[in-house]
Amino acid sequence: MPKKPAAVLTVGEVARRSGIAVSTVHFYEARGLIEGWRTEGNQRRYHRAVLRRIAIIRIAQRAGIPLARIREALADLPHDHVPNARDWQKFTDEWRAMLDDRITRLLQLRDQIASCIGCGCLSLEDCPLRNPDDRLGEKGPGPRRLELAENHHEGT
Amino acid sequence: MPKKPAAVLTVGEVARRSGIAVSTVHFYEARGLIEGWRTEGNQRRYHRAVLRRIAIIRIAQRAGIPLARIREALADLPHDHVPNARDWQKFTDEWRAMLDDRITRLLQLRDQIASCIGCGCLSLEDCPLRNPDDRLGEKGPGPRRLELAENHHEGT
DNA sequence: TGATAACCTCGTCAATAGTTGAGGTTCGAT
DNA sequence: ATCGAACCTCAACTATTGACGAGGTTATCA
Repeated sequence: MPKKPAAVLTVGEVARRSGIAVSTVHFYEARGLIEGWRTEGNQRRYHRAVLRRIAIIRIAQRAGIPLARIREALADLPHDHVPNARDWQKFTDEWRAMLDDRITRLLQLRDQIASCIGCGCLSLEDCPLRNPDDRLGEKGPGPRRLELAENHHEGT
Repeated sequence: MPKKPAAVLTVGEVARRSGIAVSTVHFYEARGLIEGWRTEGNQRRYHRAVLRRIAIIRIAQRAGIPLARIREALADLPHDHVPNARDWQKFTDEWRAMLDDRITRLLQLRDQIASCIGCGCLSLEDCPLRNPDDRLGEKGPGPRRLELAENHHEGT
């Protein structure tokens, strides 16, 4: 193969090698998920480490994590070089915690539904699944308290 | 209590009792998630069974399931009366399958990440997490194959 | 030195899940 | 009968996550 894998990538190369569209590369950069520099002629250039970042981003998205939060998590990973073991460790720790959290909540949901089948919860009057919202509802109009329980991220 | 729980509800009552905004009730109706009838004067009326539907909708959303799919699942539940045991059973079976599916995929993801920490996958050349996308990317541009693996719902 | 492939910005569009507001109608209580 | 609360429709706007095209510039190959 004449083409040696370049350490510096153009947008097009990033797109091709990461499997995302060029527009998406732009988009991710605009959102601060990835970062590179520009040539004299204003064209984007990226360190190959960006490929890993993008891989991580896609993984995270598969888990349903919004870009904004992915960005926060990625803040620990360097843009300009392939992460070393420590970078990576720190990152994955947080990451796994996020996933665990999601999984836990999903499991709860599933098990609660299961118990609802068994408990004849058709009356729905004291169903553990329904109540969190209903209590709120009964209490009056008030501001919409969306159950975004997942937004409980304070700094580390 | 002077107010007996009405069997027929106005939008406002639905909103108050279910904890969602009136505009959201409208929205759900427009999307076919709930259903009612109109008075002479064109105002919405709902059977109280709608409260259960809405409760279910919110539960499903907590699990990250898009409204379109919730609607499909809810198609098995009657709009006009509180579901009986059979309705409910049928529904929850499908439901649980969906949740299980999501949980499974999330677990896979988590475990793969864990294994990546251990396996020194920093080289990232054969990381099981990265490859699905990368293989695609390497093969050429082609149409964007978004990994919405969750869209694999054919009819029952 | 061109040609043309790849790149640039910026604006628009799509789908999801709603919220808000304008302008007008109906309901229910007095 | 009248008043105000609740309701109606419709359009526009929010945010997220991008895709896509127009019009113009840069890089690279021969």
